[in-house]
Amino acid sequence: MIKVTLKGGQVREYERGVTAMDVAKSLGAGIYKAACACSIDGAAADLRTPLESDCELEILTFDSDEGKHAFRHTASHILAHAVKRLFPKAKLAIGPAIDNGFYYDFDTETAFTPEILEQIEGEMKKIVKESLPIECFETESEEALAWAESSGEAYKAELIREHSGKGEKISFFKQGEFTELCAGPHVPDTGRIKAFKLTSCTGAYWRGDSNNKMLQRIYGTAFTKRDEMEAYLAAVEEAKKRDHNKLGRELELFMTSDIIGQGLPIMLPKGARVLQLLQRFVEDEEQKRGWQMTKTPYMAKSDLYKLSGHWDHYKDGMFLIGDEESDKDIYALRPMTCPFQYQAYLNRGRSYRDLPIRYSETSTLFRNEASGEMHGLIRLRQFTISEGHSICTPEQLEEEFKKCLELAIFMLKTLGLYDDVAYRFSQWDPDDREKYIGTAEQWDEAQGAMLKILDHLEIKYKTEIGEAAFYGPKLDIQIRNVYGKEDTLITIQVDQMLAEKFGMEYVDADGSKKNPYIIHRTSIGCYERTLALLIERYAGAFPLWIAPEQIRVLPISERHHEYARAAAQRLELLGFRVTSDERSEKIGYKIREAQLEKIPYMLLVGDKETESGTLSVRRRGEGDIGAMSEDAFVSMALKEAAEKVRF
RNA sequence: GCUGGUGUGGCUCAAUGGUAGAGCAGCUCAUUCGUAAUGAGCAGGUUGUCAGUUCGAUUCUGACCACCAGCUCCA
Repeated sequence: MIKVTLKGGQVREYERGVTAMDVAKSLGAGIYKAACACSIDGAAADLRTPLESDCELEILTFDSDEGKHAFRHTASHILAHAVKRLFPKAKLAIGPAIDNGFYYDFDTETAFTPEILEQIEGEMKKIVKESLPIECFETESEEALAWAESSGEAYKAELIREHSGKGEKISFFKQGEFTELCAGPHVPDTGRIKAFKLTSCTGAYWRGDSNNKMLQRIYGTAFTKRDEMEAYLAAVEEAKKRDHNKLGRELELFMTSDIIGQGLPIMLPKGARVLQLLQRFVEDEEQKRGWQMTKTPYMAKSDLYKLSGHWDHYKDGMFLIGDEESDKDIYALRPMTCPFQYQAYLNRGRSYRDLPIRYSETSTLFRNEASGEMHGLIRLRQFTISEGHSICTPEQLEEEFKKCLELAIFMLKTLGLYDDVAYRFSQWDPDDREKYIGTAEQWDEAQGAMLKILDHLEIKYKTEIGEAAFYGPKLDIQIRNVYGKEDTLITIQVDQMLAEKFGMEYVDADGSKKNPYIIHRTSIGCYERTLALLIERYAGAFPLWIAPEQIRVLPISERHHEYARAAAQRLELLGFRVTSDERSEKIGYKIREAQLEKIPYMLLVGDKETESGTLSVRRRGEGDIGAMSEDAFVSMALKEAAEKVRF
């Protein structure tokens, strides 16, 4: 007999070799029916795992992450099972559970269309209805390989081969006639997957490598209860309404034109206004914090990029001017600002007393991104970044890094995006030396310095291997769009390689010449991308301080337009952005529904107001908030505008 | 770049191998002292582009372009 300590401290005795599933059964039908996986001594495990000694056991349901994972992983098996029934020739690749659902990759001749997806869904329903028990068994790797090869599962065979020779057993899960190589965990039977939906079908490279064959990936989601799934799907649809790419066009913030080309949006007056407000705010704040603005050229001879190493790494991604064969000098539009600002540093000799030198620039960059990469205002071929480089001594590195981070955090808080971001420590991949310059020692040093800084600052981050820049490690500040896709909003990088390449030096206190450290940083990121995330964060209803149109003043009849115009002019003199469109002074002029709800304030002027010297105020989202004096309105609005820096 | 999808007036959508309609938005006039309306009228589309098939293409075929989701990439 063994002692099993359950959640809550209760201890029960069971026969040695009892499975977690049996324990769940003994606890009651309710918990058994809800069981998706278990945790044995803190480690997630399959319910079929035999318990061989005293342990702590927790039955995990769909309410836990591990439980959801097991549940959805089983759903992915049912998907693969259904595909195998309908398309026996389809080869199986992999099919894990992911955040909010699952996917499965197949290699198949037939292209999966939405109609076929419906068919597959129908077959999955049958498999669920059959309530097939899911069994688990293990084999030696040779036997597993023989199975994979005889059944034509080339991808499974490749996976098994990687494990063969290590003496590891290979585990399988079987439901009905369908057997799948898998580590689990899974729920007890297929009948439990009550609610599921296949959501999309796309291509995906085998093992995530674009040199490999592209497989067909089917995405889906699954829940224990139908209404939970409906609520989830409705929430996804709701989130899509905030999609900057749709809303930003609807609200006339930006547009694109076929005849201009991909990744080259036109910022319309309202969008341009928001960018202008952001830029003024950012440049002023940077200057207050000791950053000096530079203005550097939009292009340079290829020599500059050859020196920096960008030519080797990113030549294909640059817009070249001139013909390499016939022209003596090839120019390229700048894809980054770094080497330009380095030239500013090199303008004269520098002493340790000059450092740190902080250069900033609102810098428009050009990158010839591959055609499939462009997306809304998130990925563009021309964009403007709040760029900056702090050139400092090793001793100053930590303090400078901290200042860069503080500036970024200040910006994020001001924009109201701080709660939506996550930190990522992007390191190099020592196994992919092609991608990076410098020696392992240099990388260890730079990453070590950065690690120390992050720990001192108590930053909670996720480490990501292979995400570093070619010249140094990065602290990336990540944000998710309405589809849940993650992108880098802000990045701060530690670089000890490029100063040497460019011959940047300073004379230290002891009279010796040294290479400085360079911190590459952005304070607010790319303006276009930041705008995109602001649109999504606020569903287009920008906070007052950044709203392109803050106040619209309307007369109740045309007789009152003189009063309305005077009120508008007074508010404009106070610095508010008031609509000056004369047509809006006409009663009956309609503002498009979508835009109407985005304007923070609307003021109505009629006789009552004119006589009493008040304004009828209508606030976004609240409707009529009553009459108030102009002074009271102004003080309220000013207070609201200043909210941006109250945190 | 790859896989799949989409492309009809500003927006949402309809229709057809015989050169296109609706609602909303827009414009004009009239009306209007209360929260973006009412009435009357008008205008707006070489159906993404270019080729091909056809007596005839917006509809069928192909190429290209753009947009969307995903993969890969992202200095």
